[in-house]
Amino acid sequence: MSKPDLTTTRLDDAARAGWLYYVAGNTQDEIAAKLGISRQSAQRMVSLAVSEGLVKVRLDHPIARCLDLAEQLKQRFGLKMAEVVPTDPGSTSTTLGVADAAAAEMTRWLKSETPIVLGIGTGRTLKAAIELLSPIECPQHKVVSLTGNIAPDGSAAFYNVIFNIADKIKARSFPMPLPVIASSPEERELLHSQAMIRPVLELSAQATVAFVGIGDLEDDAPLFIDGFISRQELLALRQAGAVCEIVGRAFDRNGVPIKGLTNDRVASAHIPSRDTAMVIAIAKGPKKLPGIEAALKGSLINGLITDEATAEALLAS
Amino acid sequence: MSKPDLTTTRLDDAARAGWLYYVAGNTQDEIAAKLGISRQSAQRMVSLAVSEGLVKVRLDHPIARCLDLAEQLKQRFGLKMAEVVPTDPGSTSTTLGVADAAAAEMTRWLKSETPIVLGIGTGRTLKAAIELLSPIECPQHKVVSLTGNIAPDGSAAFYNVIFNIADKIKARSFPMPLPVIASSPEERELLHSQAMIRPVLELSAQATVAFVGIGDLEDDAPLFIDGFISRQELLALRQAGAVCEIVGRAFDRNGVPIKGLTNDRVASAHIPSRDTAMVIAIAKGPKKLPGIEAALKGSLINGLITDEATAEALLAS
DNA sequence: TTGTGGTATGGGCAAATACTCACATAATGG
DNA sequence: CCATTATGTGAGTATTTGCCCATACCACAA
Repeated sequence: MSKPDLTTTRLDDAARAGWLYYVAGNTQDEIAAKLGISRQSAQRMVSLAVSEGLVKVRLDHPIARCLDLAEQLKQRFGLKMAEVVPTDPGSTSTTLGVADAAAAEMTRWLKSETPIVLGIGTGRTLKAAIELLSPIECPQHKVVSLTGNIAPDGSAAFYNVIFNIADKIKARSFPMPLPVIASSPEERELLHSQAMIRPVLELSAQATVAFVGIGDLEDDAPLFIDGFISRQELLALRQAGAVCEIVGRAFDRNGVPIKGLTNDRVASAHIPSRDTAMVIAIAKGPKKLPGIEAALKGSLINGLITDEATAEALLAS
Repeated sequence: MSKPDLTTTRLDDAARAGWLYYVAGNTQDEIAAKLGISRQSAQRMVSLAVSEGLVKVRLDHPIARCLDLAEQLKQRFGLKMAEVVPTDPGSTSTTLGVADAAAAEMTRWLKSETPIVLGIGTGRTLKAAIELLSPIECPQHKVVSLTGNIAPDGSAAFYNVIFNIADKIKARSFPMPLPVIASSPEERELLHSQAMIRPVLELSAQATVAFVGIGDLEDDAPLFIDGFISRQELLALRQAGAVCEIVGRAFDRNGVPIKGLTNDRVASAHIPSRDTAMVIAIAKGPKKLPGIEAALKGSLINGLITDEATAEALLAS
């Protein structure tokens, strides 16, 4: 050994220390003794091995992949929160897994001691999530609906879940006794100016956290199936470039609201500001993919709960 | 939601905790907060993930000294493959390190698209290696046992690992439903001529690669400890110059098979030909030194996975 | 209903580890 | 030659972790 390359030998020592630590399971004291250096130096060697990337940790479990994807989603789309659940390849359910995850996430928020305002959108996924929610007493919180709860035939909109959740969590609830889509822009203004409604709208704007679904606008769009819009209106929206709707409001592929059409009559509250609130979308599946992409592009949301396959598709594009 | 498999969800949680700890670099406190459990539980989850083998650490650094030794081993003994792992001076484990390396080497072979026949010997080291093997789907390969899997008392031989590995890699497995050592040469012939056994023996001769352990013949020889041979037989073998055994067959210090004695009754397949197969021995430690030397001298193997100290000793002689 | 055995939980504490700082030494540059 | 700066070292300290133990919990049997 004439002139040993210092970097090499240093890394060699680091690798050796790392090996003794991680593979052989020695403590740093033991390593220090074996290599004839001080414990502090041993510690430095080990942490050098880590910081130089010599030590690779891999988890042999499907969950690890989900967590990886969640991290990537957060990075890529600037989300504050992301959760990816495993995809069950055999299932076509649009709620399996994500509903549980959403319920868990809600519970985390609800456990807070300090009062929060919880905004709630609508949809099948959200309904499934609420059903999975464990009852929890939280009278300190308020839960406010972001959408009207009156179906076109005057009945209660089935997928409006404000009452279900309020019941489960024993919190004060603020429903919106409105149709989801008014018959005209003027009617919407009239309704919104009502004394009963205004405070609800104001409250919704102050939401701490909101959970929303993302609806597709294909031929069996929930908005159409549930009778809130006509086939003509659906087609018109698509014509105008709409790919999804959130709380009834339609957006194009860049997450920009469609101008005119039904959007002029949507009686829902606006999605709370992403600056002041966590807006968490719950959506998975190929059908919702364009919608999720739009929501991400337009920064309509800053949280997402989805599944593995969908996360992969989002990251692939 | 029927009744979810508890073990699965527990491992899921463990994997999640392990991921947060090792990949995301959270402290146990942070994990506890995120998962909504106590720190102690988080700690338990993490250590469960470790003990269940979910967490794999790999050191991505060729320690110069080990590489050097490996190269020398290859040169000196005409090996096609050699791997040297660092030695932990304080540890007496005979598997530490080499088992990891063996698992990695197996994985390299198993990743092959073209079907291979993988021969598997027996022993503690091999068992440890298989346990560290990450599950990998390779239905294209076949894995064949080189030794019988029936212990003298009729139970399954504990260190016969054919089932373990077949399970991990989802490949077709060919066990040998035989005692390791027959009661007489005649019985061996009889067994070997059975319709069930012959194809397995033939397959083992076609192995692409075989992993074998090397057993010493000291007073606590594995062959004796596990009850395959009596003390008298052990002593007789030593008397005849035997220094080691591979798949149950005893060899002298030059790697020449012992004539007669238990060797006449060993029901194992022969070690595959070094001309057509890679035969990789996994062995380290002073006790195995004469055995490894014998295997090298007799060209019984053309691959070796060992540790630094053993490699040095081999090269010193 | 009560008891009982096995299992999970959380508190507390000692050990192990990470971090900070002051200092020594060596290389660099004027 | 000295000053300056980078680099490594050891000591002290705060944080983190591993483990034991008492307790709570649960299922099941009497």
